Amino acid sequence: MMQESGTETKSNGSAIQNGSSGGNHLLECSVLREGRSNGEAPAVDLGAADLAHAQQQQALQVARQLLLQQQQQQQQQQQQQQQVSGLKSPKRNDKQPALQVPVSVAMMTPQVITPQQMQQILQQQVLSPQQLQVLLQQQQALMLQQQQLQEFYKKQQEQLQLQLLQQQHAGKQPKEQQQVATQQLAFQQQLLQMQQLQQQHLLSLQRQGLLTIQPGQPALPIQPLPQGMIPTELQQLWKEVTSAHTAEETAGNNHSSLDLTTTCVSSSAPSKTSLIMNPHASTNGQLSVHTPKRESMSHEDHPHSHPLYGHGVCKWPGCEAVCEDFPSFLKHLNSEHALDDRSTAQCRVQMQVVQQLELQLAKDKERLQAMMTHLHVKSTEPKAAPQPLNLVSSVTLSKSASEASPQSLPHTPTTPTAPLTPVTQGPSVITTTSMHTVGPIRRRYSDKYNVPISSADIAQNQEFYKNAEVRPPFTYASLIRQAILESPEKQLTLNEIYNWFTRMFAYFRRNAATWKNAVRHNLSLHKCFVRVENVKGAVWTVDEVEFQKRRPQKISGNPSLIKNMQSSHAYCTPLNAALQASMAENSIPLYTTASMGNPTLGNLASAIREELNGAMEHTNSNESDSSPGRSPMQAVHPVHVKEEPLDPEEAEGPLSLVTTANHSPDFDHDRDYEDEAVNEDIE
DNA sequence: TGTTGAGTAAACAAAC
DNA sequence: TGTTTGTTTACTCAAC
Repeated sequence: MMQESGTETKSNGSAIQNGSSGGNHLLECSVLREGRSNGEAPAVDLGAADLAHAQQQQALQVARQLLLQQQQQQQQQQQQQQQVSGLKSPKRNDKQPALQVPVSVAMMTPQVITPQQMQQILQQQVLSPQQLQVLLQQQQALMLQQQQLQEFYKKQQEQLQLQLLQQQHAGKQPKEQQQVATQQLAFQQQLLQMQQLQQQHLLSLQRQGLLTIQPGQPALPIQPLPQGMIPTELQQLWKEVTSAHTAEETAGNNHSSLDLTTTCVSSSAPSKTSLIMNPHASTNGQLSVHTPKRESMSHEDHPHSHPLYGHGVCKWPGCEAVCEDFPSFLKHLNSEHALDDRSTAQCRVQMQVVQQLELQLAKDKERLQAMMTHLHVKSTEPKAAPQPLNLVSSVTLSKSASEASPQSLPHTPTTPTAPLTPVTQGPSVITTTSMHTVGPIRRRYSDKYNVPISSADIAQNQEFYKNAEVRPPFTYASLIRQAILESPEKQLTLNEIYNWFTRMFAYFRRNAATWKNAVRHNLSLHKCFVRVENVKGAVWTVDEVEFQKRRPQKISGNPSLIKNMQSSHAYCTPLNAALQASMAENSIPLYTTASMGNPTLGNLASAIREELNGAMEHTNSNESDSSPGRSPMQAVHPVHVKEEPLDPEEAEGPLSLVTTANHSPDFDHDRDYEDEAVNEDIE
């Protein structure tokens, strides 16, 4: 038997993964998937609103992909027509040939959504007009920048060629040649910065699910925009910049935001530039932390401090001209960086950078505030006092009470009275530092019912439990059941269950004797786990009816939730609206996670919902025991009511296997329902 | 305070 | 013989 189970373990090990990875055909959230692909926790903290936004953006992404496909088809048709008519040129040159745009510029051609496409998407009502307007503005700003940069580069190229011609004819002093070369180098650097900015913007779009850049995907055509800037606009911009400069000169230490970024951008190293332009880049592990503190300090210390001058070098983006003293720098500034197209474009870029930085700063400030609020509340909470930071609560896969219904008590992350991760009880707190030293940890399921968490937490949980040795806040029975239900055939050997535990939870990679014993103990103890002998040996299945019959824990801590759940169930509607909303809200982020390659959480979600249903059944049974054998699943899914015997005794014993088999499509139905919930939410 | 669910530990037997 | 699997019992803890 052991040998058989051993071989079975290997085969089923892959089967599990296959089954878990191929179960969901959902919209791919490139945003989160990208964060996952790097194996790091996403830095973007998505709240419920963000997720809703991301879901809408998913829809936008789909719509855009459709448009892209249409465009590609149209292009192919055009190519075919050209081939037929003999008009086909040797190479299609979609780029502007007159510009002779180098690769760097060509690369930064924004693969953006054109206003027309935006309008089409808007007509399809997949995105709110406000969101589209914001997006449109972003796109236009990007395209404007790109256009200006291209034009600027073109000018510079012409100038360079002119100068080279003059040099060839008349001969030039090496100094001027050097200056021209330096200027060109500065341009290239500026272009690099611009390119990185645009890439960062594209990346952010990708993260938002608004843009998918597929290999070989042709860039969308750029809509022609007004060339250059309006003179008044230029003057205004120049006023802004110069006023800032004069203010700096007079005030000395007065740092503006421009100052900060200027110091950063002044570096010619593209990596540094990309750092400041890409606040999310750290999540991809691309960049290291670089702070402009040193340069800012020098700026403060210098008697003739100027944000554009430091260490005898002009810090105008891409310049780095050596100025021996401050007057010569001022001279250089007035001569080389006067009001022209180039300076204006650079200022535009800088403004963009500043805006992004400020946005990021505001976001981080908000996050910090929430963290501090959360920690402060926790430190003042009596029950939490002896415990360190509650890692479990913040990542608990819970049936979010507040998400269960809009009638529930609202929880505002930044509200001191309602922290993001309210601590319900001390012993449930497990930290990576404490869990190895503390003894047996007793928890109650009620943890899961009154811990409101954000959907983003759920999305992060799987990776969290995989990597952090934190005990999952679920009973062994729930986990075993989950392991079994995740298997393609809804049955697992004991060894496979072990493997699932160790694979899914880092916590179970140690103290194997303890938890394995507990697993075996639970398998034997609970009637919901049915041992079935087959040709392979003994496998374990789940008797859903028995599982639902388990007496659930009462819900504690949130009377409104209980009330809501009771009322929602009391209506006896198969798909109660509140429950439906709850499930939809729970399932959507989970499936977002599943689309990232973690379908397990989707199943976990279903399991959790079922436990929630069990709780509901319990609360309802307190009111009326009219249908003791009717599982909440049956209440939720009308199909179940028709097909399943109401008498639980009929489902016990050997028949339970059949029951389990009948249940498995129901879980699929459950998933389908979640898909519907996704679609509904998107709509 | 009693009940109950859950976790842990341990003993034991059977199968491999 | 050692390991794995499965069952059972006892105990503790926490929530109700």
